[in-house]
Amino acid sequence: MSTADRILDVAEALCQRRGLEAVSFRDLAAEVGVKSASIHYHFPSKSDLALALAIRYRQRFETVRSEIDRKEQSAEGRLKRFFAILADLYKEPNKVCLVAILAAEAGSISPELAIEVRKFFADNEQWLSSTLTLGVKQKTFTLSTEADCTAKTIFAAVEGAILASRACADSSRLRSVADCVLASLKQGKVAIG
Amino acid sequence: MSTADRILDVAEALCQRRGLEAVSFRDLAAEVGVKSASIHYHFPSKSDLALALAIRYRQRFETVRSEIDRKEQSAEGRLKRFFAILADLYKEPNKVCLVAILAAEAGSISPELAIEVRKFFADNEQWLSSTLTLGVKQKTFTLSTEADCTAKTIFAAVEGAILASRACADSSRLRSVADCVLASLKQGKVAIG
DNA sequence: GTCTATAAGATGATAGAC
DNA sequence: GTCTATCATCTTATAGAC
Repeated sequence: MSTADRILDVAEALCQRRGLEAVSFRDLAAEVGVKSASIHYHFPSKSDLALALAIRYRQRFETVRSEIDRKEQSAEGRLKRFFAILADLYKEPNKVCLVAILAAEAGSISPELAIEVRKFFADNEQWLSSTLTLGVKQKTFTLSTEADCTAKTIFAAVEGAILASRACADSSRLRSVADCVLASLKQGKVAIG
Repeated sequence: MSTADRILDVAEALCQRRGLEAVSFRDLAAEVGVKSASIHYHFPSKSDLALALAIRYRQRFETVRSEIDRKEQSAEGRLKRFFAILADLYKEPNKVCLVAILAAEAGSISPELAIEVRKFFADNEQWLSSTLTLGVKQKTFTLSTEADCTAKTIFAAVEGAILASRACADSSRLRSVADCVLASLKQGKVAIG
């Protein structure tokens, strides 16, 4: 494993725990086991580091969504799996979605980073929208508003729940959202089995 | 208007725009029109300032909710008004809910501040839960999960939407959430008029 | 690639005059 | 209450040896 990767791993963990602004090159270097000059060798400025962090995070979610689509054909199964993966990722209420952190600090980040954050939201919402539409086609979901609108709402609820989960030290929140959303999408349906 | 109040006003605006960590006593003092030593006179440490900010913000929301309950008797009307006030408060996609910011930086805030953040979530969620229950009683809402669970989901969606609103420079997100939530709560209902 | 050393500036905070 | 002056510390970042 390369030093650059180890730096990104530690930086991601620190950022998710404390926020980007609270991560210093000194702390980061100490935890990686190198000197801060070495961090600068791999990531010249803090903006470079933050951007690399955001890109990697977004791509990881892209992979997760692709895997879900490959393994699961039903829209309901896909949504359930998405929620389950997120719940597992944030089960320890000590860290928060990296992009939620960046979005909160969006007033003081670089333009390139802001684009990356925006893309993260757009990608996830588009996938959710497609999945909802598929669910309607498969006659398992009933939407109360158009798919795009519902998708935005669901993803907002997910991000908000991850944030609240740590703030309230209550790891059940993501499951609450998952339960509520799924029940709402299936409202009016009668169980077959 | 006292200096302390002016400091809080400016600090709140700066914090909502840039994040708490990115607000310095120097910038704050400059914008208020005093020297940083004066800020320290009113708020000895940065923790004191942050705590005062959070308490004031929470109390303001308390007042808003009380006003809504006083003016409006129907649960649906109350919920609509709540969403409308929030949408108006965050219509300029330049600022974010103060508590969302604090929640994102929760890994590096004082214990007292963390309690305040937690209380903000709890208060709003409890009010939402009561309002949902009232709506069921008034036969205007149908819940797909129990009131507490739905309330947590709705508030998570609200906080997430405010965050996404700025990150995506898309002020329609809070309205999306409001539309989707209200439609979902009234699903299966037939309009009377 | 990693280190030592250091620059140049910002930060929270305090002492003491007015 | 507000100021000037100052402190110790931390910050990002760079130059140059190994």
